[in-house]
Amino acid sequence: MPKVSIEWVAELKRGSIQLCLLALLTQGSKYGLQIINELSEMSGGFFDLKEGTLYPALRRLEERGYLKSEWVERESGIPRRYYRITEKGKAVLTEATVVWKEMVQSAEGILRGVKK
Amino acid sequence: MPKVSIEWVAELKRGSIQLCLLALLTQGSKYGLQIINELSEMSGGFFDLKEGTLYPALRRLEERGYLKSEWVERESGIPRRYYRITEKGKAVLTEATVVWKEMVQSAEGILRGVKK
DNA sequence: CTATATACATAGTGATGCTATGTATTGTGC
DNA sequence: GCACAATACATAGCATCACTATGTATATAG
Repeated sequence: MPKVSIEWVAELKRGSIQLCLLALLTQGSKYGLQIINELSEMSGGFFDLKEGTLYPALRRLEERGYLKSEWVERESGIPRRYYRITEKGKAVLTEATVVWKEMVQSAEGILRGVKK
Repeated sequence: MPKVSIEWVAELKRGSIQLCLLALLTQGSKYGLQIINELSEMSGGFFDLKEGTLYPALRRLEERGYLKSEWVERESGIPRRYYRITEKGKAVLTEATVVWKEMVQSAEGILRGVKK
């Protein structure tokens, strides 16, 4: 059994990460490293985002008006930037979820036809 | 109900297309436009590849040794280039399918937690 | 002989996940 | 107190890949 290792794992995640970020933030406002940890936990380590992936993604989502962020000072510790989803973000999440399910169904239909 | 339209549909498909191409070609060797038509049919129009998407994708898969292609002359009509999956391609398909399912499960777990 | 369909091909663009690195503050062990 | 790690956010640069647009060639229909 040859070990092959696909090169395009990163490509498989593309787009889904934005979907997961919006979905996670419907649970309440969260800050960067918290998002990384919770996504990793909830996915059994599959979505293990690096800061270089997360922060640009959050920026994009905020630029599009899907998120709002604000700095929160603390008694002790470095200030944190909290992100929360907007109404527009919720609408887009609903829409994107539909498209995502279409994609999954389509791909599963094709994978079902695989001949060994 | 505001109409929003997500921008990143193309990103959602990324990676999945390569998976679907390999999966489809386990059914036998096929040529370009045939692949486009069959994928579109099997996915209810979701995977509606343009030539500019398909041919580079096939090239990449062939460069990596997952496909082999050959020209087939015909009695009448333009010659066609047929693609078939290699043993290496089948191994990668198996591996990629596992990763793909991990991704779907992970994302679904996160989507399940969505609060309206 | 023009128009349309078939068939493959590539150049260029844009989106985005990843690696690597940077900055600043806070907390901890000695 | 001082070095070192941990926390927290940030950005530059790269590679991948789906899409648009366009091009080439052959075949078929009227």
